[in-house]
Amino acid sequence: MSRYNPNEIETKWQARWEEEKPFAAVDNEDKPKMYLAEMFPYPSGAGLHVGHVRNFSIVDALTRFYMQNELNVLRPFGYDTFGLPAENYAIKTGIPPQEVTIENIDNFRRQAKRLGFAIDWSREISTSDPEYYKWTQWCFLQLYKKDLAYQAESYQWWCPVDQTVLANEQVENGHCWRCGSEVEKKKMKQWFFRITAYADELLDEIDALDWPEKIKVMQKNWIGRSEGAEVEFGVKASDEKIGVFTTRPDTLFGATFLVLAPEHPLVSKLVNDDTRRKVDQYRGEAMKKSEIERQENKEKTGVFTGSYAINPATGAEMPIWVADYVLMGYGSGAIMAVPAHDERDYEFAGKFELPIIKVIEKPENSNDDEACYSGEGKLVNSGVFNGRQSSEVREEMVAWIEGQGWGEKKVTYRMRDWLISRQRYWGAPIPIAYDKDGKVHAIPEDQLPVVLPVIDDYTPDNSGKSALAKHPEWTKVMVNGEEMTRETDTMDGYACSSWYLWRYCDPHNKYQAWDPKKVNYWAPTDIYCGGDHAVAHLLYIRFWTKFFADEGLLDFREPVKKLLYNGYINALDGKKMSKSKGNVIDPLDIVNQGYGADTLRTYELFIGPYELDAAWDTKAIGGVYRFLNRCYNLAFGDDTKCYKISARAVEVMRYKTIKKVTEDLRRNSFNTAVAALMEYVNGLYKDEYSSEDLIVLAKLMKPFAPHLACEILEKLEANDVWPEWDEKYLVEEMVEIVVQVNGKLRARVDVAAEKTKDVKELEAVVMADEKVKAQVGGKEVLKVIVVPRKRLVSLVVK
RNA sequence: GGGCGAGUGGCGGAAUUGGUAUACGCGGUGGACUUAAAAUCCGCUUCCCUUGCCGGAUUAUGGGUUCAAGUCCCAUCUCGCCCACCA
Repeated sequence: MSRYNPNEIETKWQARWEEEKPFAAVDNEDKPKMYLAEMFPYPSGAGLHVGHVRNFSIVDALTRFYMQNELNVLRPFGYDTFGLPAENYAIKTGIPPQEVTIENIDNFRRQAKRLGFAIDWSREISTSDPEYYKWTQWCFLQLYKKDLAYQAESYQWWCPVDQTVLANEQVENGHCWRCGSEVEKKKMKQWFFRITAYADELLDEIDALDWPEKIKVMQKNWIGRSEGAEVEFGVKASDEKIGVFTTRPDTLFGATFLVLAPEHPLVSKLVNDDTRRKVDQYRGEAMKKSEIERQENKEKTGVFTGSYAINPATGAEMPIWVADYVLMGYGSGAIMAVPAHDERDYEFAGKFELPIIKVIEKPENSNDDEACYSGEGKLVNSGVFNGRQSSEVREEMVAWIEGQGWGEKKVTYRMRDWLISRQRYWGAPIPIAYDKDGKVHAIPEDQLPVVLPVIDDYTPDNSGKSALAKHPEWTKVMVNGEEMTRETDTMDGYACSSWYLWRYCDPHNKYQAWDPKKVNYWAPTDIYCGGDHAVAHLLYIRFWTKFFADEGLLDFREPVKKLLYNGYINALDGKKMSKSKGNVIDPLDIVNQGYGADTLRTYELFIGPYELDAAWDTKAIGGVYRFLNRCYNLAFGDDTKCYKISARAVEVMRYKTIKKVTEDLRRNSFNTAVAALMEYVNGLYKDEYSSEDLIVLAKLMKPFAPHLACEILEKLEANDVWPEWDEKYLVEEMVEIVVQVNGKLRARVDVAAEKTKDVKELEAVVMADEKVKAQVGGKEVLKVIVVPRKRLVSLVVK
């Protein structure tokens, strides 16, 4: 008798798949299609980790399931290769990222193949390949042509030691988080994609998406639409006007002062000789703080400018203050303060003794704060609007404000335009050049790609430009017969991943980014699986879809039908796996220890619901190996145990298992599908099974353990077509009926199946049972509830 | 502070529409096989009382609806995630 040797079986089948290419997808075939993809990985030097394997195994199980269901399936694979690790490695070693990337890809590919994933390898792509980023640059130019890619000045945090831009989150107490040196604010001209042009559509279409609720909420929060009005306040003894955004125009009569953000450009015009010094000092301090710091300290601070505005509704004078609780980046950078109905304004008014006027009556049944009530209610002190309900009168008041010429209806968004400039070497160069007057010119499409040159030193300098700027031979370019200078910034890596799902459909097209006919056949992606990028990537890809649909190059407006957001795999102690903690599990180690790829993959699907984080358990993997070993032994062990015909109970179990595994795969419940297969195998060990049972077992386990499944199917000379079940085979001869008396389970009665169909007959059989009689004990039966479908009879006894 | 989600054995988890709570696996434990070990196979394994039966308790806590609640409703506690001075 042979022993289960996973590595022998797996290398045999992997060689065959390499040779026969059974996973190659056929474009435009007249068959229902299914397009599945995982979020493509960044190929790090460390190789695949167990998190990748979980992600890929989910997609693989579904890929094989739909292939066995005879759909036309596309499951491609690629690499998100631009990024900081390869560049930092290049700075340290001088080895070009191009070389390191190729090594890392080779390693990832080798590992993915060793795990036996059903990938169409002919469609492999890499974002740092000039053949790929040529078209990323082309996408940029399409956005540029439609004014959706534009340049703007913006303040960035700059570390003079690391010579790089820092994100707000990377500045602590005015110091660089890495080296501790004091950071500067640097005004830099940056490229942006105008994602806000699609803000409404991006928001409105979220509800209809078959995506996890958590992701949908995050995207909604991120876009952050608020509806309200922009109201202009005249400044006393001046021609200046101050525009403020408010979501509560109904509280206009209660606005008693204005507050401007420290960065607000009008502040310098509002100060006088008495207030200038104090205001300037306050502004200086506020500008030094990072936004994080400004938000951490919630104690209100501020200074009076010396000027007054006029409330147009009441004619009252409103002192104008400067305070850092008002943010320049939102709305107009100025607010009308309504201290009676806004907690922040209330706190500020209390601290600086500013007037508070109540304009909304708190309903009597409300438990909210009396002094500062931010809910809805009847208006008071509001002229003609007195007595009206605040929520109802809001739109009317906006119309009134518009009619008076004081302002207009306005919608604002929390989402900013997408800053895509990076002062880094290892990204797709922005395909732009500047003439001698500094005017912007697009690189003509026939001059793409703008190839990233291999250079000798990748270290950035303090010019705020990438290392490319130090290469005049590269930056010099002829555009339309004129000598120009190239843009030396590269694009955010998220630009490269914003269209790769379409490139997969037409990966080798030399003349187009994609052929719309091919993309419209495969896309939108039916199932997209990943465990990261809840907002950024998944929002950007939606933005580009809408844009290219408007361009007529796609005939759908949402890129992903169903999103599976899988959880992380943590170390045994529940902590994140990391090299520094030394708790990393290398998936290939598990394979090579003798467990094999089938065990690893099945284990990672059995570990728990796919959407939850899970803790790696080195011992539990042995249980999955034992399961596969039992499968092997059924097929390749003692043939005399395999009967011509299955026992009746086994046959019923076979169909039950087909139903359970099919339904579980349809609802992505991989862990329970594996459990059902384990139960089935345990059942086969205990009763008379036939080769039909083994064929069904192999077919059902193929999505999880494809190598062993193929080995078994080959021996039994069977195909892998997904088996079907018929409800009529699920009927057992005897049915156990559960009897509850006064809500407690008191008896189990075996009843012939045909007697359970009729409610009256079932009741009679159950009531005649000795044990039931004993439980009832001659007492009066008040009520009998018979639920044949649930195999249950519930008695209410006096 | 606001929003959302979760809480089930020693552990990971199952229970899909309100209908047998604890499937499946790990761990533990007893046995078979073996000179022995490993591997494999077969039991037992929520807790309490009990040799066993019978019985009782149990899905974070407290209440409620129902013939019936892990599941629905209310309150409380704990944890997780997201947002957060966004006007």
